[in-house]
Amino acid sequence: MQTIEQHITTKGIRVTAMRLLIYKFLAERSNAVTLSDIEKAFDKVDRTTLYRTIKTFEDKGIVHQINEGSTGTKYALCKTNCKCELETDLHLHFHCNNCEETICLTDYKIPKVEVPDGFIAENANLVLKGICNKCS
Amino acid sequence: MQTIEQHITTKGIRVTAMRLLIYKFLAERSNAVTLSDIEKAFDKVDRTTLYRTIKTFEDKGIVHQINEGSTGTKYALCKTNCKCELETDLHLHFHCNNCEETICLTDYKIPKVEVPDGFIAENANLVLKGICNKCS
DNA sequence: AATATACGTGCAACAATAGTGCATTGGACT
DNA sequence: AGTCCAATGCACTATTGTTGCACGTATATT
Ligand SMILES: [Mn+2]
Ligand SMILES: [Mn+2]
Ligand SMILES: [Zn+2]
Ligand SMILES: [Zn+2]
Repeated sequence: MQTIEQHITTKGIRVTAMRLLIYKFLAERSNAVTLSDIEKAFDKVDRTTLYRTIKTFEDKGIVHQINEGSTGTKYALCKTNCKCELETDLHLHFHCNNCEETICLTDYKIPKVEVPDGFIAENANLVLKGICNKCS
Repeated sequence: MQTIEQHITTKGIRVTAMRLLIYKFLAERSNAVTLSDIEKAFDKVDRTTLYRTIKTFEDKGIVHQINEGSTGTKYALCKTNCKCELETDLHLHFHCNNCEETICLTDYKIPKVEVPDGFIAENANLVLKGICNKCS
């Protein structure tokens, strides 16, 4: 088990106070969050820094993004060892129409699907919508 | 085979010049489009009207929306007889990372997936990303 | 240790998208 | 023709995404 600092370092970026804060914020919750969610949590943080931090995290494979129709992209921490690869890492996301939370179902992988000739799929996003366990 | 006017009417909304125009625009292309795409196509149309027309279309099951990560929701016409239902109508969408087009793969249905106990899935969105047939 | 360099952060500004309120238009119906 | 309600257009606001630049701080070089 590696520390957060080690995890960030092995992904090839520097550890900063800001990055640790945002990382820990993401690690504390099991739901995907928007930039606004993070912004509201720390009122000292500048939106731009947040935006760029998340972008760096995404580029380096520390977080993955989820688009479920509401305005504003959501983000969640990747599991350790996640490479965001189609066959192995990509999992379902569930969006509750009642509480509006978006949950990573990391143990539920996206099934392999066929695509027409000539199409090459490299990535996939499967979002289910309905009622979550807490709201049902 | 019913006319566009009949189709709109049976969905429970009135036929107007604006709605016919937008419907035909969507019917002409096989790709999903953003509101901006439609706006650019007719320079006379007001954005608000467009926004509300698409929203009406969506509420009445005339179009479905696709979110693939780029800013701006995309929309595409539903097939006749589509009820946007999970088991029967929901199909894959393919987003090409090269040409940025988003294509309805209406013949490729979303496979049935398991969800954890307590979750109830009513709807699903599966977007594949990669290289389309024209770009490969 | 001192200096040079690269990187991260904050501020300001801008751009694109989403949404609301209200006055006006226009079609359906009597 | 007159009533009624839905559809449209205009003006404005809100939210999210994005860039440029200046400054400070960490890292590398000497
Ligand atoms: Mn996830
Ligand atoms: Mn479609
Ligand atoms: Zn819920
Ligand atoms: Zn393409």
